[in-house]
Amino acid sequence: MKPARKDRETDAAGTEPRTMDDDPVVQGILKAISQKRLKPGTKLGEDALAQVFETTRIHIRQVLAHLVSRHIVTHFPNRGAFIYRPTVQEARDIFAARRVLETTTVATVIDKLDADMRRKLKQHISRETGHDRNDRWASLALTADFHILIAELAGNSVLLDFAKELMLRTSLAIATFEVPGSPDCSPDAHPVITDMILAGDKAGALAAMNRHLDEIEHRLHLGATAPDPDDIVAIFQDIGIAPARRGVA
Amino acid sequence: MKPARKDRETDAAGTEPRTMDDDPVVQGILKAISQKRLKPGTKLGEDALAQVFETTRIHIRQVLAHLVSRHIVTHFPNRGAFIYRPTVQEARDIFAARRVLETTTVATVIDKLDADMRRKLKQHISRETGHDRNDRWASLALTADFHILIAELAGNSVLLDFAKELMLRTSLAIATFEVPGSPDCSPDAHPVITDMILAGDKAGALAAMNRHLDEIEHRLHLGATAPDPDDIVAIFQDIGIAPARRGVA
DNA sequence: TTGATATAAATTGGCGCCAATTTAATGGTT
DNA sequence: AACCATTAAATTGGCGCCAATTTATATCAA
Repeated sequence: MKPARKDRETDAAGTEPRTMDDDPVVQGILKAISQKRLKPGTKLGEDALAQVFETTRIHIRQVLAHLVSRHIVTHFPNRGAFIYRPTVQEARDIFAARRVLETTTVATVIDKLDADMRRKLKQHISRETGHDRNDRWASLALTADFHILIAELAGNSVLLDFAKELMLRTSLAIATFEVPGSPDCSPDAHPVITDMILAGDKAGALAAMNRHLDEIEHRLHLGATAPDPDDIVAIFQDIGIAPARRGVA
Repeated sequence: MKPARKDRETDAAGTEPRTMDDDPVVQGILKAISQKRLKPGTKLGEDALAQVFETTRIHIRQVLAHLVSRHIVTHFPNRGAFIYRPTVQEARDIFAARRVLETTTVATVIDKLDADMRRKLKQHISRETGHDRNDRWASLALTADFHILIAELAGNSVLLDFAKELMLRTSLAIATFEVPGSPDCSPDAHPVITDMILAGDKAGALAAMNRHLDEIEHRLHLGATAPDPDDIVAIFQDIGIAPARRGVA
């Protein structure tokens, strides 16, 4: 009698499973989002992307479907895919979720801190402080990497995935609600948190991380006003110009 | 001059965005997984699914791609899609993540408890205790709904999404590592937690939730042994039958 | 000019076909 | 009888084509 293969995959004989996360097109789009080159509301045309990345339209289609599943892109039937624009409530939820996850990862890192983790933390901070300050795009990528690194060091693959998704969605929230021209976060927040982690000061590190997230969130326009960038009335109201009546110069 | 539409979607004129989560095929597969009718490792053939759900193969393909993005299904090139089988480490990470998220949601629910939330909690418990005990499949779906309900009541859409994903992945972890025939969790765990929530006993509720999750996790075979169901040697070793040498009856 | 209407262009959605690969079946060999 | 090579069947992967819908352009009336 034969071993009876049933409905299961064979014993690791075939090729490895394929994820969409290591796809160059996906990485390219995600990197562009985290660097705020791609802003919420931007249309992602299939032909355009296929031409830019030099692939087929079917490949682009799969990539967009994946990004829709990851809440990075919205899909309107017969109209196409657009970079997702979070709502005000969703932006608040994202930051609340980050507070939960990142305080946990920070605490975990402090608990199981070893020489290798110390080295990686110091190495990242040196890169973050020592890089070219004028290169705004590299700068944005590095600040996101700090939070990702902490999640990596915590050693929980599930929480790491969540952290990565939250960092992306934070980028979308910032790009949607930021007041134009303000920096994303103070330049010394990450070194402060890192020092407290390295010192084993758990309470201090947690407080610093919470303050850091509060600071980022409070820099945004999360009032009750509609955040639609196409709403020019709200835009000029923000600057202090009330809508004039008909016929008035 | 024209309003210059630029690269943004129009002002809510078109159709609503389309998510994959309300797709009947997706819901059907997820429900089958949470009820443990679909076990990890099962092959999801495209033609087979298309015939079962009476749709096209392209639709099934999109559904499978979505489930791959959600870590519910693995995709082997040229071989097809299979229900994902978590590793031992991943199962532990899932439970650790659940402890983080669910203690948070429980605490939040207690903080903002109102009459409507009390009613929904009581209603669920009455359904969970009063349903037909022999209907094992309805039972499994209800126990998952309890944790989802708490996440809903917490009011954070992001954490709710995470909770839903974790419940699915927990089902996969249980189906992969459970000792066959044991119940998923003790029948009075949810009423106990609910009572403490309704009483406003935050410390007690958190402790009870942690104990509940510990209980579920410790019911699993998360030792160092390889969990491959196709490894019949390990299976019989678990029962106490050592592999015989060649030629022995 | 402003607004609405009709026509044309562009984009997405979906179906069918066929190549590439894997899996099952067949037959021969030790 | 077990094992290996070969052949046949089945399944997935991908490309092209065309219908459906949306978006842009042109035309005309107020």
